[in-house]
Amino acid sequence: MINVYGRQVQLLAGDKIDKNSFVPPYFQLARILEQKILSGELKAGDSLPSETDLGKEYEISRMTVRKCLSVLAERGLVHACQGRGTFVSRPALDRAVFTLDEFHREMQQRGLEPEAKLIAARVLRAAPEVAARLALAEGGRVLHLCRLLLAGNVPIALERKYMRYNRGRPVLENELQYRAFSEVIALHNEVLPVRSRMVLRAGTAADGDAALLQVPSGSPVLCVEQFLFAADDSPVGWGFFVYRGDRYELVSEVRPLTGGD
Amino acid sequence: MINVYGRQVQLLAGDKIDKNSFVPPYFQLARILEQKILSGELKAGDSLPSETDLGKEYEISRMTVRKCLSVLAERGLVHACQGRGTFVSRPALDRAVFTLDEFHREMQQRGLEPEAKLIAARVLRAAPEVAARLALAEGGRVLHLCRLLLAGNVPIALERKYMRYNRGRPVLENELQYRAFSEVIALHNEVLPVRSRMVLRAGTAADGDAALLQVPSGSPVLCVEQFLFAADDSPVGWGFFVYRGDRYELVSEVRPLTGGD
DNA sequence: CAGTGGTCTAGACCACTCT
DNA sequence: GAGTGGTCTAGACCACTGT
Repeated sequence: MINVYGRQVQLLAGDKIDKNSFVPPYFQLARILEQKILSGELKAGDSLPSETDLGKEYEISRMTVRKCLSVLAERGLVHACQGRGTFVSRPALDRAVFTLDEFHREMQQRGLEPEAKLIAARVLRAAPEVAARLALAEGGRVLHLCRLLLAGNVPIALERKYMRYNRGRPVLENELQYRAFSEVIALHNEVLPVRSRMVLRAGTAADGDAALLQVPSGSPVLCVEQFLFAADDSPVGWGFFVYRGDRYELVSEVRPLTGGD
Repeated sequence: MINVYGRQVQLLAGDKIDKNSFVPPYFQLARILEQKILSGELKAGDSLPSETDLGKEYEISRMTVRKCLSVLAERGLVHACQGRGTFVSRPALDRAVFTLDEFHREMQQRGLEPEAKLIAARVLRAAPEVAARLALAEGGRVLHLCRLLLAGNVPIALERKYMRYNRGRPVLENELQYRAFSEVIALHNEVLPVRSRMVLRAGTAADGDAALLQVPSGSPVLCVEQFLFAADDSPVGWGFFVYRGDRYELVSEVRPLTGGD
C-alpha cells in the first residue's frame, strides 16, 4: 500500500514475493512486472512506481528492486531516467538483432553435423585489394585460406580469408582446417587480433564459389565481410564468408523471462 | 597487496581508483581491467582475482567490484562461474551481432533523409500463404500495405505487409505512410502486437519489386520476414522488407569502453 | 573444508528533474 | 525543496566448486 493523492491504494496488486521459493526475489518481481507489461496492465510510456515504493510494496530492499529493474532494462522492457522515474518502453517490434555465431557452434546448436573442407591454403603475393585491406605493399606476401563449410554433408558457406604471412611460424594443416580464422591468426602471428568488424550484404554467387557451394552461378548468397584488427588498430586479417541463400538464414526472436520454479 | 603462496604481491599493479574523479569507481576499475585484457596482460582463460581481493586491492566495496564486473561481462570480456571464479573470455571475434533498426531511425543515424511512399493500402481476400501466416480462413479479409522506403531520394527497400482487417477502425493514409508496421497494427486492431520474430535471408528481386526499387530484375536483395504476435501468441501481422543489396548493408562492430573524464 | 560468486539488507550521499 | 534514479558501503547468508 502506498499514499497517492492522499489515498491508500495498492499500486500493483495481486502478486506477492515468496521468500521461501528457490526463485530469487528480484527474478520473481521481474516476472510480475513483465507480466503486467505484456498483458497491457502497464502500457508503453507509463511510469513504474519509484524504486523505494516498489520495495515497500513487495517488502524487499531497494537494491533488490534495482537488480530486478536492471534485468527488465537489459531486455528493453523498461528504461530509467535519472530524476524522473522508470518507464515502460515501447516494445522494439520493428527492430531486430541478428547474431552470427561461429559456424561450428551454430550448426551444432541447430542439431546439424558441422564439417570443414580445406580448399586452399597458400602463400600469395597480395593483389591490390588484399594489400589495401591488410595495409601491406602491393605484392607483399599474404597467407590465403579457403574453406568450404558443410552441415549434414551439404555445403552451406565458403570462407575466403587473408592474413599477413609470417615465415617464422609454420602452419599445421589440421589447425587451418578446424580453427576459427581469428584463432589461426593468433597461432601464426606475433600481433593478436583483438577487435573485429563484420559487414553483411546480399550478393550473388560468382562462378567459382557457386561450383564449390553446389548452386547455380548467380544464386543469391549472404556475404559477410570480416576485418580483424590488432590492439593498435592495424589490420591483421580480412576476408569473406559466402553463405548459400537457400540454406542459411538469420533469426531474431524475443522471448519472455523463462523458467525458474 | 594480497597473499599468494605465502608472499605479499601486488596483483594488478599500477593503477589506482581516484575517488575525487567524476568517473564512478566501478567504471574506473572497468577501464583498468579492460586495458589489462586488451593489452594482453590478462589473457583469455586467465582468472581474475576474487571479488573480495579486487575490493581490497582497489579499496572499494565488493558490491562496487561486482557492478564493474557486470559491465565487463555484459560486453563479453569476462564471465563468472559460481564457486570457481571470474575468467577472461576468449574474445568473440568470429561472432557478430547485426542490429536492424526502424528504417527512419536508421537512415537518420547515417545522415540520410528518409522518406516513405505509400504504394498500396487495400483490403484483400487472403491468398493461401497469407491466410496461413495470419491463422485466418483462406479468402478472409486482410489489410495489405506496401511502402517504398527511400533515403536521399534513392529507393532502398520495399515493405510488403499484411494484417487482419478490422472494419471497425478506419485507416488514415498519413498513418499508413509514416508509422512503423507494428504501430499501424496497434492503431487498427483490438489485439496489440507484443512479440516479434524476424528472419533475414538473401534473395533476388522479383520483377515487380525490382521495378519499384529501380534495379534490374534478379538483382541481389536482403529479405527480412517479419512475424508479429499478440500476447496470446496468435499472429497479428506478417510480411517482408526487401532491401536493395547494392544500397544496404548491416555492420557489426565492437567498441572499447568510452569517455567519462 | 575453504574459497568462490549469487543474492540480499538497511542504510547513506549524490546528481538530476520538476514544481 | 521534494522526489527520482545512480552510486556506494559494510556487513550477511547462501549455493556451488574444488581439494
